[in-house]
Amino acid sequence: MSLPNSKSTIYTEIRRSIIMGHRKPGERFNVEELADHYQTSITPIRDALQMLGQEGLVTIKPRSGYFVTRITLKELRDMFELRNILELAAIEQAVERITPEQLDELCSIHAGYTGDDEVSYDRYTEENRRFHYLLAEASGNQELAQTLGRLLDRLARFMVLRHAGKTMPETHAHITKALEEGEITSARQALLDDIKDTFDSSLERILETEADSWHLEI
Amino acid sequence: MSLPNSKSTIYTEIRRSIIMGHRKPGERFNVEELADHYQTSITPIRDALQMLGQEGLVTIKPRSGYFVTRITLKELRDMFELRNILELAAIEQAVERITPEQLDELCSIHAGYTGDDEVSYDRYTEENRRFHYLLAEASGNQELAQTLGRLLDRLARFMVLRHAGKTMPETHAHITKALEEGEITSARQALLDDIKDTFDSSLERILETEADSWHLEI
DNA sequence: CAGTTATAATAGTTGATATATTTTACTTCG
DNA sequence: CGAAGTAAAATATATCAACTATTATAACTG
Repeated sequence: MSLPNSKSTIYTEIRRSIIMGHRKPGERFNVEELADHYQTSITPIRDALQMLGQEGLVTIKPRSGYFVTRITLKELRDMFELRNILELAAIEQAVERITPEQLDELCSIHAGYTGDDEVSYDRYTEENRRFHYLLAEASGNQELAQTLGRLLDRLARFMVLRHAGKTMPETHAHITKALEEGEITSARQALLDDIKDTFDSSLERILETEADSWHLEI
Repeated sequence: MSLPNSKSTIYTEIRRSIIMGHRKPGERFNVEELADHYQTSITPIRDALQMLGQEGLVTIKPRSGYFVTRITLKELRDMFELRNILELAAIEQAVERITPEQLDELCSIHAGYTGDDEVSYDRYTEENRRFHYLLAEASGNQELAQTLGRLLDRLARFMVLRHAGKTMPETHAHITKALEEGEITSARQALLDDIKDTFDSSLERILETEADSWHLEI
């Protein structure tokens, strides 16, 4: 490649691979291998990993290595609790400030949703992130939206929404409708339910298949 | 220096210089000068500035330069609004979960506070950050605390608390007392007032002395 | 005076070297 | 014979200084 800003390309791709769950927690990054793969030197790789480290997706052990960040159950709970706080605050302001264009956008996100087949998981994960991020943007507070966005990215790889995937478009439609009609109580409740479903779904899957790679001490 | 991890030393120092307001918004970083000052090559300097870029304290214009991030009035408002959201959520949980040790720590922060003389501003800024960060930690949610911590760091350089400085220790004592006695309504209100004071104080000072270096378009 | 080109300044990239950590093998003691 | 501690080799990251590409500035021309 050797393109200008190859760093940002690499950053985006590695980031995506973590978020999408294509790399397991604790997994080590082979810097040389990555440099080889991207046909570049180690500097852009280091830059990208440093950025991801700052973001919390990569854990850096100085002079030792770069690893996909592990999290504990406590951290997972805290992150979902923070999601509740941020999203509830967002929807409360969104109900007053959301524009017709934003409502349209929320509606059209799941337009072509087909079902819960294996191949659509990645797309589904992205659509879910997009919905909740747009919701936060509709609050009019860009700081709030970006903070939530970063949180969602750190959570994404743990959200394996096999079961929730079936009902999600309806749930989102419900939230959108309540928002459109200004029914804040209904919107709040639907949002809380949606987040709770995601948490349960994540936890279930994790305990079932990945317990060994997890720190469950708490 | 040439010490191992010189990067993190440099990162910490540059970060502090921005947070403390010793560098003005828009100011350019001279990478070569910094490398000379720290008796190192440009690599650790670049690493540190990249990290600060990711954090939002430094703005990177590729192939052009590194600058102290400017913010708009809208961004400042959004950040303070987000502060309200995070800190209210924190105090609501802290009132139920705070430990006696944490209460003691909150009390002792301003122990040796002497007045509003010039030299104590830096110390005051740090004590204020410390108080609000500990408040968030008392919620028991570490994610919440860290998110607030990052926000406070981005805000710190705009908080010139000349006037608020006089009344701040009392305000904080008031919040701590309400928290101790479980009076959530009183605690909430005192906290909101404290944040509002800080916002007003910041805005006043900014409009008075630094309007030209600010983007006021909104 | 505007648009264009040339020059200077600056960050990004590279590959080699230095340095810290981790692993492994060996030695010694229980 | 096994376990523990130590030393040395291997592995990977951090740092360095030179090189390259881009951007900004200044001079020049129509």
